[in-house]
Amino acid sequence: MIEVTAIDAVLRTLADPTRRAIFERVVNSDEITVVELTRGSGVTQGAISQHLKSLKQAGLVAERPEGRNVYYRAEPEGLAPLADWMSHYAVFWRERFANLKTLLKEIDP
Amino acid sequence: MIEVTAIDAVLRTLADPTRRAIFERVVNSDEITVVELTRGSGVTQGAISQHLKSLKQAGLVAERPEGRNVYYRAEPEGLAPLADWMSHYAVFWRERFANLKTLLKEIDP
DNA sequence: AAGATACATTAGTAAATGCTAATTGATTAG
DNA sequence: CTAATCAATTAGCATTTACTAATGTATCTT
Repeated sequence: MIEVTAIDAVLRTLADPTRRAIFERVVNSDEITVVELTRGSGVTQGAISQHLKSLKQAGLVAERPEGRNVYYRAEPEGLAPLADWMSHYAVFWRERFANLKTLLKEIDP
Repeated sequence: MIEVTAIDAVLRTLADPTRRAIFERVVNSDEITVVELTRGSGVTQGAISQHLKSLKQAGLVAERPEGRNVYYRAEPEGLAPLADWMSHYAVFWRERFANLKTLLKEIDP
């Protein structure tokens, strides 16, 4: 049995461009179904479902079945491992300090 | 010819655990050679060189040849695409606001 | 000069990955 | 009830990936 850490799962999941695009569409929607995600994605419905499974396992999305539709939404905590990992490189953020400051002001003025 | 964006290169490069471990060792060193990185890595020297090539192409490390040694160091700007990408998900950071605040205080007290 | 050391590169391979096409299970519509 | 729709799953595939072993190319040592 191979141990897979959270940061590992998140990075591996976001590394694929198609899957990342799906995640971004989910983020930009309040909720979105598989058919909607399939439309204009360039891949088949089956592929979309496979990617959603990966995203779900990585904790990046959650689902809400309703009738024959399944609504997907982004899961905020999913990005936490990535945020934590990046925080170890605080020194790298120094140069982007202004951006961060602006960001924080937007969040909590 | 396939267009590969910066965020794509960074995520793909960091997704592999072995390569990420190498990057972390480079970050935690001021400068480090290939033999040192090979030692205790569990893979051959050739594999290390291959991973370093990927990291270099992603802009995550830089090299300084000196004699027959090549010293590698972390490249701060390399993580910028990832930071920028994450900043689009500002709302996700809300819950981690305290951590961020602490981080910023450390950077600029 | 000859051997040793550091690193990069190459060819070959086993495994993982992302995809399609087809099938299945479930719910809704006519 | 039957047909259609939504989504998940499966098998098969072509491609990519990470690795080793071997070789190549400098540079240093003696």
